[in-house]
Amino acid sequence: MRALANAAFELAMEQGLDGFIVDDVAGRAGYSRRTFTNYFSCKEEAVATGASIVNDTIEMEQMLENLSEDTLPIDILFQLIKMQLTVDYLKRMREMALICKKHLTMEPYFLKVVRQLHVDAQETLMKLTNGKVDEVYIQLLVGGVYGGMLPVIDGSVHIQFPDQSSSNNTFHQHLDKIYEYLKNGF
Amino acid sequence: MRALANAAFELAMEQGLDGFIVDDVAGRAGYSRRTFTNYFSCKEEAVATGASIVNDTIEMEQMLENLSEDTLPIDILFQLIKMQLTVDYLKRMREMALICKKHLTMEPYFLKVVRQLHVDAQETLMKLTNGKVDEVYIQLLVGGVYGGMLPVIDGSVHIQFPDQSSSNNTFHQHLDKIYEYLKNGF
DNA sequence: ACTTAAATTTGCCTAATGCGCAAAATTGCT
DNA sequence: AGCAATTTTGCGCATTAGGCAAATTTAAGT
Repeated sequence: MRALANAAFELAMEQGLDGFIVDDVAGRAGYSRRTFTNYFSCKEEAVATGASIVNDTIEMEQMLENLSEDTLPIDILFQLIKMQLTVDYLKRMREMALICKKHLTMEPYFLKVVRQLHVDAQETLMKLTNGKVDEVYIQLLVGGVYGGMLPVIDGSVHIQFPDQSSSNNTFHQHLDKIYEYLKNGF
Repeated sequence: MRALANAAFELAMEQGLDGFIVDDVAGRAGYSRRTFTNYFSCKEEAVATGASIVNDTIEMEQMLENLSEDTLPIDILFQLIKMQLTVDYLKRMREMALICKKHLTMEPYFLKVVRQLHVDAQETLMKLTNGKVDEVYIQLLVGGVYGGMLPVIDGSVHIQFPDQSSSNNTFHQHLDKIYEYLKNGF
């Protein structure tokens, strides 16, 4: 299934959404068309899935070790975000955003992927705070962060990606700005 | 086109997504199937569109009149929200959320409609503040509010809808809660 | 009212899609 | 190896997406 999604994403980047059909995806991944439809309802869904990465929950557990008892939810969240939205991930999202601009049918599936990020972060944060924090609080917090990240993800806010060597990167500056506003109120 | 969307939404409520085909939608709306595909890429998109309501920008102008110079963006936004998310609108969204639970293929199109609300509010707020406010600020603010509203919209948070007679309604209480958090920080 | 240009709708056609069903292949377990 | 559970596949068919050109409707000018 991962193979199918990857194949779809690659084909979309190489040929554009109209440049291939489901058979091509299945073929490249080494499966039959029927298997493709077992997992995806359309090309678009497969492409979007291919652009996203599954974050295993192991990272979450790694994080737990570094947490002191009184770390604020907002700080936990921002640590999470930084683990989740790696440079690689953002680049993939950008690729997808590009495809979206050309093919309107992609947009809903793009949104679905971003939404999944959102939901994952929310659930993880719930677990990490262990039910001690109001659920609405968490919903709002995560909603705010992802609402602010969306323009970054889809490229409508231009962000210089950090590479390992450069010390000043605007991506983290943007994150800091989000942090400030959410922390101190509007 | 509105007629097609409405027909699709009604059919989805009456028969469920699997209970009809595109021809039925076109037929009920009095158009041909070919015309349907001129406007929608699939049933789902039509249904989602039918569930949403176009807000003309007249309301925005109405609002402008009531605004004093120094009204805070967050207060403008909450007035906007209250105009946009009427009880009727929320009920339609709930209907759609219900359909979503049964038919996973609807979800991306549901998200698209909600996203549109989000974008509309953002653009309106930009106009109303007339470029005097940082764009990131607005993105975050609107993102926070809609992130917090999403669980309400899709019904995962149970909310008693206000009717005209009841004075205490939990929907507005929820809005107030969102307001507090965003205003005062996390 | 009449004419003409622009926009919308439609029919026709064909490649592509979605999915139920049952058979075949693969995997996992003992 | 033997057997159960899961995954993959082929077949078939109703449905769908969209290019193209004709037909119809709408809007505008005179």
